[in-house]
Amino acid sequence: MNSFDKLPFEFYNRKVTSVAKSLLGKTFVRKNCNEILCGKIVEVEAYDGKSDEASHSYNGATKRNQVMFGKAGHLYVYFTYGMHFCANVVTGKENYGAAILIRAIEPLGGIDILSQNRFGKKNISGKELLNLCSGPAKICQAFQITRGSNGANLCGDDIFILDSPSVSNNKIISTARIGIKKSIDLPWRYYIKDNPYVSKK
DNA sequence: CCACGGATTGGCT
DNA sequence: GCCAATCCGTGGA
Repeated sequence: MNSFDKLPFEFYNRKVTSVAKSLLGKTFVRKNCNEILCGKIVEVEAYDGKSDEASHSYNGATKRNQVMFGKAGHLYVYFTYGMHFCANVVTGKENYGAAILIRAIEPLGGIDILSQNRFGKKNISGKELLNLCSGPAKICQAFQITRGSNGANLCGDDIFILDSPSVSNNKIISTARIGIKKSIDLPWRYYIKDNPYVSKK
């Protein structure tokens, strides 16, 4: 696999924590209305189908979470807190129910449009740039990912992830996940050390 | 800097 | 009816 090729199905069809760590540094891309929006994935969280009470899939498939039980390499988008969307990458075997929440992205391309979507203006300050995609719902707002993207195939042409140089293990920080109340002991949040675009130290 | 609470829909018990 | 894999503004130290 060459750098900057689209990540194939086999990349996603592995254990969720392995995929989560190897997603760091990869390039998330959205093609939309002839515009290309992209950025580097700098923070993720793994949610496992088994023995992870915090996972949406823990209690089995429902109408809402069915994409998590589908094939790996698809996007699971959910709506929460009455106003936010969050995007996840489905991993592992079909019917298993694992996914990775994309928590932070370092903006690289289409920054004017990302800014317009998030802040309603093109010219933003350095502080606003750091705040552009530093959170799962911020990413969805900037990249305009809503329920219409739920179930999107990441091996397709709309939303996909490009292979990019891997992040070495000594640059990957592992911590407890954020904003959950169950299984808070699992250290399945991963982010790139010293990257200023992560949501929280 | 930190802590807290409000916004606001929909999924599931 | 309860409360959520969040974000933002406010108010105090």
